[in-house]
Parts: sequence; C-alpha cells; structure tokens
Amino acid sequence: MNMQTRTPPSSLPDNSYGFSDRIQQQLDHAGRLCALQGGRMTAQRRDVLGLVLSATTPVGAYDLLEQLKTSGRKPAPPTIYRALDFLLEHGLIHRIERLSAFVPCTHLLHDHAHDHSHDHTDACLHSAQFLICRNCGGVTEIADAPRVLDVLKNICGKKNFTMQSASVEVEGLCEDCTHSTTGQKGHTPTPN
Amino acid sequence: MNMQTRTPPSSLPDNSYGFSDRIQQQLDHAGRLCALQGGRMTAQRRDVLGLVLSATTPVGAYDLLEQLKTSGRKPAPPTIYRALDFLLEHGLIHRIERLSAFVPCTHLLHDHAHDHSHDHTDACLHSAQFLICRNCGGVTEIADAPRVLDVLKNICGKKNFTMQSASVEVEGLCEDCTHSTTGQKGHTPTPN
DNA sequence: AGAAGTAATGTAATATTATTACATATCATT
DNA sequence: AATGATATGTAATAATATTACATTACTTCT
Ligand SMILES: [Zn+2]
Ligand SMILES: [Zn+2]
Ligand SMILES: [Zn+2]
Ligand SMILES: [Zn+2]
Repeated sequence: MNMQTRTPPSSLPDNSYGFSDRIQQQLDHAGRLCALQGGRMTAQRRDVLGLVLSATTPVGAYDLLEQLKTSGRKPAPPTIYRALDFLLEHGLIHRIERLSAFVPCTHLLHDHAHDHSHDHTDACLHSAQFLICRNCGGVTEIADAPRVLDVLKNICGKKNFTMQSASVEVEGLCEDCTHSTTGQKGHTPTPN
Repeated sequence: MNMQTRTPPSSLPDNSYGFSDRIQQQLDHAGRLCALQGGRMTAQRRDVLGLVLSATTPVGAYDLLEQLKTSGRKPAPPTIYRALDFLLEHGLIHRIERLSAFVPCTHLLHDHAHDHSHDHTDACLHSAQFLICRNCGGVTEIADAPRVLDVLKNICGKKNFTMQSASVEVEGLCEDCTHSTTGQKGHTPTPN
C-alpha cells in the first residue's frame, strides 16, 4: 500500500510537472548546491526552479503562479515570491531587472557532475551579466564575465565604493535574430 | 472659462515649482539639447525634469505624480509616464531598473555652457552605468564608462550580438557610507 | 485669419508586479 | 511527544505601468 499521501522528503523528489530527465538532474544538482549552503530545497522551491529551468525565455512571477495552479496546490503571490527569493539567495536563478522576470543561472544549465559550488557562488551570487534579445526573447548569461567585473571592481576601487552586487544587462539582437532578415519573431532562442 | 490663464509657450518657461537658478539653467540647456533633436520641451516635461533634477536620490513615477498635483494640474499616471518616456528618449534622464526610479543624466548636472550634444547622445542615450548606495540612496553615474562599454562591445562582437542598449547597476556603499561607522542612514548623498 | 493635420495632454479604467500581516503547517531536535 | 525554527497558506493591499479614447494645443498651409 501507499506509505503516506504527504509530499515526499526533499531527498526523494516527486515529479508533478513531468520534468525531463535533464532538468531533474539539474534540480538534483541544485538541491546539493543549496544543501551545502545550509538551505532546504523543498518540493515547492524545486517545482518553481523546475519551471524556470523548463522555460526557453525569462518567466515572470505570475506566469509561474499560473503554472503552479495546474498542480494540486493553489498558491498565492507570496508563495511564489518566497520561492524565488530563496532561489535568488542561493544563486540558482537570476532576476532580469529590465524584464521583471527570472532565468536559471547558466551554471545550472551546463551539465557538470563535478562540484564547483564555490566558483559558482563567487561568480553568480551577487552579480550577473546578460545579453537579452529583443526579437526572440532569449537571454544569455555572459560566461567571460570576469573581465566586466574586473573593470567594475577597478572603478569602484578608485571611487572608494564598496561593491555588494552588480548587474549588467545588454539589450539587442542575438546572433540568429541579427542574421535572419525574415523578421520572424519568436523563434526558439539558441540554448545557452 | 478664462482662456487667458493658459501655460506660457515653451520658449518662455514658467517656474511654478520655484526651481533654483542652477536648475533653471540646466532646464534651459536640456531644452536646447532636445530642440536639436527635434523634440519639444513643453512646460509639463520641463516641470517633470525639474523635479527629477531637484531630487537628491532617484524618484519614482508616483512620487513625481504627487509633486505635480501640488501645482494647478491634476495629472494621472499616463501624463507622468509620457513625460518620462520623452525625457528618456532624449537622454535627459535615466531609469534605474533595480529601483524603478529615475535620475537626471549626469551630463545635465555638470554645468557646461558649451554644446556637446552629440557626445552626450552617444554616451548616454542607450547606455548608462551607475553606482547605487544602499545606505543613503545616492546614485552616481559612472563617468569613465567607455572602459565598461568597450568590454561589453568586445564581448558582443565575439558573440555576434547586436548591442542596442546596455545598463550597468552596481549596488553597495558609497565612499561616505563606507567610512561612516555610525550607521547613519539618509545622510545627504555626495552630489555627482 | 481660417482650416487641416500633427503632437501633446486629459481621463477612466485596468493590468502587472510585489509586499504586509497574520494564521497554519511542517521540519529538526531534544 | 514537546519545542523552537523554518516554511507555507491566505486575504488584503501597495506600488508600478499600460490601454483606449476624448480633448486640447501647436504647426503648417492656404
Ligand atoms: Zn549565474
Ligand atoms: Zn534572438
Ligand atoms: Zn547619462
Ligand atoms: Zn551612501
């Protein structure tokens, strides 16, 4: 018989949204990452992260809310914002200020079984850089960010400004959209 | 109704808010700048810009709305957002995405009788960089931005990304707030 | 000056994003 | 099982921004 009907413990995640194997691996990885930081990856947070990971473009908080409603739960705004806050604090997602929307941290997208949580934290927790395509909506997190950050650190140093976080958002046209004269809108953005 | 009480033409600005001589000079300069770009600096837009220039920290749209109500007019949100859009398009103000608030372009703050409108446009219209103090709320527009922009242009070039605009927002503590151990909040931010 | 066309503003309603405050439930530890 | 800390549920509201349409003001041309 069924053991219990309550949600399984975070170590044995459910899969109410039918996330792909790839995303489930990423979710598992994320769970390990925030466990290292003393955070608890609950089912709620896992589902929200899974939905952000599943999207091909940045997702808004209320989009996520709608998607979560299709499950058994009927969450309200605070639910989703709390989950997003948690994921932000642990560097698992980023907020695109210009879009009021959220993307997974690119370090989660690139498969890596090896643990470089420290690198990840240092690089992404409090700063992130993005290329945002106005045509297809795709967002790319800049990988060679250190150069940008170094310049910013240098400027802050000169001005005696204590940097706590930084965001860089470049808007324009991605490679595909720049070269497509068809004016097509909404093609699948190139995966990061 | 009395038809004689209408607002004066934009070439003869009124001063319903008692802006200082300094700010009025900046407003006049701004008027010349957007005239060069074929824009009309109306009384409404002038007042909004004056209020943004008068503030020591970024101002929100609804803050401006409240301040405008104290005059004869009773504006609604579209009024203020249209004025802000105009000022943004002409590079006279910037929007701080992280704060959903607006600051004057620093080039307007630094007195300069000489006309370098082209420089101004190139430098600020579609990109801006800020240091935002979490303690006092002061915002500084980074002057040596070209270095940051160059790095970004370089990265975009490598990725075949067509840059149309860029924003850099660094949050932390300004020089004054870094050095003041008193924990005082709200001291007058150092003018840019 | 008068008419016509364009640009700017007024107004009401609504949409979108986010937070506060307080109650309840779950988890970890003893 | 009792406890305290963490997480979630719920209702109400705040803060930011846009849509659609009516009106007014300005510019240009006769
Ligand atoms: Zn990241
Ligand atoms: Zn694109
Ligand atoms: Zn500027
Ligand atoms: Zn400060």
